[in-house]
Order: sequence, then C-alpha cells, then structure tokens
Amino acid sequence: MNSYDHSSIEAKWQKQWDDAGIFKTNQNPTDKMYILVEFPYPSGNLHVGHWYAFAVTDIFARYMHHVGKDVFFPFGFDSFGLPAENAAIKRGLNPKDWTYSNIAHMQKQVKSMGTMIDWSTQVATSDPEYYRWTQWLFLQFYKKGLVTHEQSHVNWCPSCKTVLANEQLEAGLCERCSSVVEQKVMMQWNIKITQYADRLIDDLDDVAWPTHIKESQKNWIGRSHGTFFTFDIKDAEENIKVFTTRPDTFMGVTYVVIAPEHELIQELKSTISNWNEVEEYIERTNQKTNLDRQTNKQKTGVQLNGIKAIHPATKQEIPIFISDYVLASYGTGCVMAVPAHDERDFEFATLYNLPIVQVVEPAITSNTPSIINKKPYLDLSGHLINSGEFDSLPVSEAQEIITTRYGTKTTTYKLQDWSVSRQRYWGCPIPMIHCASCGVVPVPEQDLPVRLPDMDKIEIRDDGKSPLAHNTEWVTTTCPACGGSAQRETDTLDTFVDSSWYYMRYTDPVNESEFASADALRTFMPIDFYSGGSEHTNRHLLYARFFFKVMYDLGLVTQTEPFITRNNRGLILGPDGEKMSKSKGNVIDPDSVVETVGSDVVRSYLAFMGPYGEAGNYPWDPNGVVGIRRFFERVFALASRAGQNDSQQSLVALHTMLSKIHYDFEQLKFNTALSKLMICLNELEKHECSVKTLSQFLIPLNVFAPHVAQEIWEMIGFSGFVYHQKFPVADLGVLEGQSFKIMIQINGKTRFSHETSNSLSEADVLECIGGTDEYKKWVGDKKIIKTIYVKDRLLNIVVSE
RNA sequence: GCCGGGGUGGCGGAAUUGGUAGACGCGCACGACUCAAAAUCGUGUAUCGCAAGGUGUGCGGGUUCGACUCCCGCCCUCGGCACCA
Repeated sequence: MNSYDHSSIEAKWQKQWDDAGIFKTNQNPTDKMYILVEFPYPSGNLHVGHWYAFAVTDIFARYMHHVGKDVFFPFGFDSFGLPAENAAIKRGLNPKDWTYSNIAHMQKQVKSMGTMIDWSTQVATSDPEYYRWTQWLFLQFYKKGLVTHEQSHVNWCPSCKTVLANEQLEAGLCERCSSVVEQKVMMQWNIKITQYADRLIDDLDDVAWPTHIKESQKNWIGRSHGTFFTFDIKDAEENIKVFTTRPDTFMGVTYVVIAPEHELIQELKSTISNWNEVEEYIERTNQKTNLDRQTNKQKTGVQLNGIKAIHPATKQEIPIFISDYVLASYGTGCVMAVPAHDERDFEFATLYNLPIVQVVEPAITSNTPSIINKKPYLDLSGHLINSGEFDSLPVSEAQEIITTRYGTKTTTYKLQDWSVSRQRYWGCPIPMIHCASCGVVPVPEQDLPVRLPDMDKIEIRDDGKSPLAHNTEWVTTTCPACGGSAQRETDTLDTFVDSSWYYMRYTDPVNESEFASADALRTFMPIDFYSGGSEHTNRHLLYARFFFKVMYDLGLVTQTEPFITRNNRGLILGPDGEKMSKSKGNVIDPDSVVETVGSDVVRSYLAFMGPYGEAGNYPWDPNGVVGIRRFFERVFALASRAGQNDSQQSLVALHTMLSKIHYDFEQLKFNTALSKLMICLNELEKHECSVKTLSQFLIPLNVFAPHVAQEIWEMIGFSGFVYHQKFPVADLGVLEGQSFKIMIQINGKTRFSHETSNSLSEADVLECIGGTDEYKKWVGDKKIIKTIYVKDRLLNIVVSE
C-alpha cells in the first residue's frame, strides 16, 4: 500500500536534491528572476511567520522556475543585534557563539521547508567578510559628505541603553522593550538621508508597488511646500525665521512661537528679562519625554519679556513665546501664529488672551456655515480681508504675491537624518578613529575590516557608552594620518545599515575584492519580487532605497531602484484569531506540525489560507491543515490506481486546470491556484485517469508539495526530478466542443439556461429556447421590449409587465 | 484629525474586473462501511417558504437590461502617521 509517510519522503528527497545540487543558481541566466524575502534575525527558533515568508515565497519561486524563469532565490541572516548581546548579559553566553549556533539550528529548520533556496549564496551580516563591506560602504558615504559626527538630539532607550532612530519608536515608546524613550543630546553619527527626500518620493513613480506602501513612505517623508518668512527682533541682531504652508494668512500673524530647545533662545539670553522663568520652562520641556509631549497636548508656554518681533509688513511689534507645541526638529523650529486660522494657535491665543485677527473670508458654498462655526478655519477657496493692500485677493493668488514680497518659497520634510550610532557591542564597528591632533580620521580601506573583538564579559554601564569603550586594548590604536596615539570609535552601526545592502551581496557572496562584482550585479539586480513585513515599509524599505540611490550616485550600481515589486505579507494569527504570543498560549510551533502532517502540508496550508498579495491576517485553523493532508492522501490513492487510459472528462479537467492556473499565480493568489488543483483532482478521481495525465498534474503540484509530487512521480514509474520538468502547456484542442450554458435572463434576472456545445448567435438562441416550457412560462405573450445578448454567455430578454 | 486598506454563509475565503454570488477547503447534518467508534467514501448544506416563488454581498440612495463590482451620502473595522505650522 502506498501510504503517505511524510517523514521518510521528506528526508529521502531533500538528500537527493542536495546531493544532485539541483537548486544551484544559473550564473548565466537568459530570463533572470530575482526573488527575495527579507532575511531573518537568528533568534534561535523558526516561527510560523518564517514559514509564511519563505515557504510560500518558495511556491512562487518554483512556479516561476517551472514556467522557464532562471530564478535566483538566496538566503541569509541579519545576525547583528541586541538579542545576542542581551543573552550574553543575562545568561553569560558569548554573543558570537549564541548567534552562530542559532544560525546553524535555523538553517536546518529552513531546510525542512523543502525550498529551492540556493544555499551557496548564504550571507550573515556579522561575518567579518560581510561587515568589511558594510564598513567600506560607510566610508564611501563619508567621503561623499553624507556622514556627519555631531551633537544631536536623540531618542534614548533607558532600558536598552542605546540610541534609537525615529523609525524605531512606536508612539514614543521603544519598539523593542516598550520603555518610555528619553531625549538626550549626544555625539552621534548621522547619515543625511534627508538630502535624498525628494528622490525617495519622486522615484516611487518608477516602481510597481501597492499604493498603500507608496503612500505610507510619502507620508513618512512628509514633504510640504511653503514659505519662509523672517521676523526681525527689535533692538537685537538676531531674527526669527519661520516656516508656513499658509503664507496667505501672513497679515493675521499676532505673535510668534519658538521651540524651547531652539538654540536661538540661548543667543537671546542677555536680552530676555524673565530668563529664570524661561530657563525653567526649557528645563521642564527637556525632561518631558516624547510620549508626554504627544499625549498631553494642553498648551503651555512662556512669553519672552523684554523683546518683541517686528511684523515684516506692518512693522508692528508682536510678542514672542516659547512653547513645546512647536517642534525644534521640524521646519525652522519657529512658527508665525495665526490664531484665526490655525487650531493650535487659536488654543494658545485664547489661553494667553492674544489678539485673533481673521484675514480670510470663506467663499460662500454649501458647507460654509460649518466652516464658520469652527472658530479657527481654513478655506482655500476664500479671499483675503483685514490684510491691507492684499484685501480681496483670492487665497492662492495671495500666497504667490505675499511670498514674493516678503518671503522665500521652500520645501520641508518630516523625515529626519538617520542616526546610526548604537552604544552596543554586537554590531558592525564604525570604521573611524579619533585623534587628538587630527580629529576624526576614517580607517584606511586596506585596514578593513575593523574587527569586532572577542570579549569575555559584555557589560552595559550607565555611562551611555558601548561595552567596546571599556576594551582599552581594542580602543587604543594609532592615527592613520599622523601616526600618533588615537582611539577607535566605540559605537557600532544600527543594524538597518547592515540590511540596507545584503541583497547585493547575495549576488556575489564570497567576493574578497569588492562588495559584489559589477558583473554579478548586472546579472541579478534589480530584485523582481521582494516579500517582507509591513513593519518595514518606512524603515528597512526606505533605508535600502536610500542606500541604493547613494550607491547609484557613487557609480557602484547602474539602476536607481532596487526593488521592482514589493509584497507586504500579512500575519498568521493564532487559532483564536489573536496575534500569536506566548502569554496567550496560542502559538503554533511549525516544527511539531511538520512532524505530524509534513512539510508539504504546512507549506500548502499557508498558501491556501488566503491571497498572498493582500497583507491579510489569517487565523491558523488546525482543521484546515487536516484538509490539505487529506488532499495529498487522495493524490496518493489516485496514483495507486492510475492506469493507461483517460476518459475524456479527465483530460478536460487537466487541461482546464492548466489553462487557468497561471492567472492565479501571477496574481499571487496561491489559494485559488491550489483550489484549481483540488477541483482537478475531484474530477480525476471520478473518471478513468492515466499515469500520463497524473504526471502532468504532478508538475503544478510540485510547486506546492515538492516531496509529495516527487515521490509519486517515482512511484508511477517516472525518473529524474520533477523540478526539471517544464510546466505543461494546456491543450486547448481538448477543451473545444465542450458543452456550456448560456443563461437566459428575463428583465435582468436569471430564470433558466440553454446548454450547447456550439457558439450561437442571438437568433439561434431564441430559436432554440422559443419552444421550451420555461420560455412560455416567463415570456409567454408578454411584449418583448428589447434583448441584450452577450455572445455565448447570456441572453437578457426585457419584457413589459 | 490626516492617509491607506477592508466589511460576502457557522468559519478561512471564491466570483479572471458590470453578466448564474457563495468556487475550494473547514465545520455541520444525514447515509454507507463497522459489534461500535475513529478513519474513509457518498449526499446535502445562504436564507424565508410545503410549494410556486421571494429575499440576500455593512446601511441609505442612484446609474444600468443587469451591480459584491461603478457613482453619491453614511456606519463599522483594521493598519500607518499624528501639536509637522
């Protein structure tokens, strides 16, 4: 009896595929397709999400392989990062040993998926052979002037004891440990991603990504067009530069507000008469966390006594305030307040009894009353009032004229520069040297990599420094410029730097003289399909695009976008419909499911849960898994009784499936692709089915269930690997002459149908159905007003009632 | 508040883009096999109705011979951003 013993089948075929090396990448592809999945962090254990990422993408990769693409499907590990270091601190483990034993274990787990991954491509970002090139790229960025080392306002996680990028915050909390993040000023290495803000937005036009991903990135970058105005300060040399998107409201400015952290305040210290009060407010602001500032939106502030700003147009003196509702990091850090037309300014003005001057009269439209009822309102279709010479100008015209007269056109972004310094050990050392006489000196390229030293004890102190700082032997070095004694930089790079270029290293993973050869890059880049998690939309995906653009400018790559298409995966939820978590006890362990029902079942079930391209979150149904298992068992059962002949129905079933299934794969609808195989099997079971027909069925099945397909392939007497088979082409001749139904509608409602095997004209259909009882019942002697005929699909007869 | 997705049986989801709503799978019910149960196989399964037939894709309108699909107005829900001037 041919039963489905998944364990032995999987072990058997995985070994044979491996021994035969059938998944080796074709280095001279004629029709290349680079399929990439975000590489995992080697946490130590594979979860269902990893399966959903790699096994289901493997289904897509295998489909592409069978239809003739030269698929490149690599794999690696994003192996620097905090968990290794935390394991070291908590449990006294060596971060390197911990990481590499996890990698070894996870590799085995991934191999159990039975994917067509080419393992010879594997990279790990913590390998010196890899991070050598991370450092090299960092130095190229530095030479291009894109790297700065400066005092910066940073997000500090007191629990992780390291700096976080804005992208690593979630509602003011550390994304990793949910600690309340503090604000600090520290010397930091920053990369000037803001210089690429425009291109990062504009080039989105060139990629075929889902709209929501593009929109999210645009939002994150937050480009807005507006005007700078400069307000002089009476009897002082300094002035206040503000940014606004509503220059038309310029004549309604009744005061200005400066962010408390703004350096201008310090410069004005001697002229401010209530300095004590001001200083106290600044102190209070500095102690506030981002979270406080975001949740407690009650307006507070302090007027700067003794100084006044001068309105550039009216020359009137207006008060100056500091308030934490103005952010230092956005625009100029100063705003002109127009309480009549801005909610926040309105609130503040009401609190401090400041004048409110309406300068825009809304246009009379149907929704005007609701605008006016709202105390401060914005109306872009109105005209100006109380604005002197600008009165009666429409808003858009006023914006132009006032900007030309008093201001400068400009563009600002929400995106901030990328802070890449991390005060932790297990990361890529920043290849910089601090010399007392020469300052910051980059490590010469021939000295790369700057190796991370092995350290017996990893200890995080409260000095805000990396554990590396306490390794004097490693820190002490000589200055490449003057030869004097110098210190190494002890911060390590944000791991998002490591992962910004790994997909290029895959193309040439063991190259010792370049990060990747131009030849390899030309052969495999760009990435045709990139699957990842939606949490990376505004982080990895943005950083990687930025990296690639800089590399383009450096002449290192020839394209401007690395990822042609992008697919954000959804989440696999627990059987209870909730996100899997240990505390909820709803975690599915893929290893144990694989053990009981087999790898092929898990792969296929994950594909069957729902469409892959829509980022839907699907609950894991243990019964659903059993359904897939039954399907494979039925294929085995069919195999044991397949003979030499086919009934016509079997051929029709096979070729119908073969003709329709491509559409599903192309739409990433692996769920409906698999359902077409099930429909086909349902038919083959009912009719006489030949070994040959079954063998053709096995090739699309191999995409989902490579072990099952291969085993049956052998069982029914075929040799070689199914992997080497081309996807069968549907024989449309078999499908010709099949009978089909033309539905008959009366007044748009389907009432009956007419079965035929020939293509019919409208008159033919009418003639065929004219004598039927159904026709007499629904049409009878009612008057036919008109008919609509969609050839061979439907005839709609409109009759009078 | 702003931006972007979604609302279809008991459940996951189909409907090739305006043409038979509910494919496929799960679950459930009944039947066969069995001493019995499981497994397996078969049949059925949106809903009201004995039936003829009616009603149904979040709600209310509209366009059309015909609407899950298009338009207008709501409601709910998920995700991202959020004092961004």
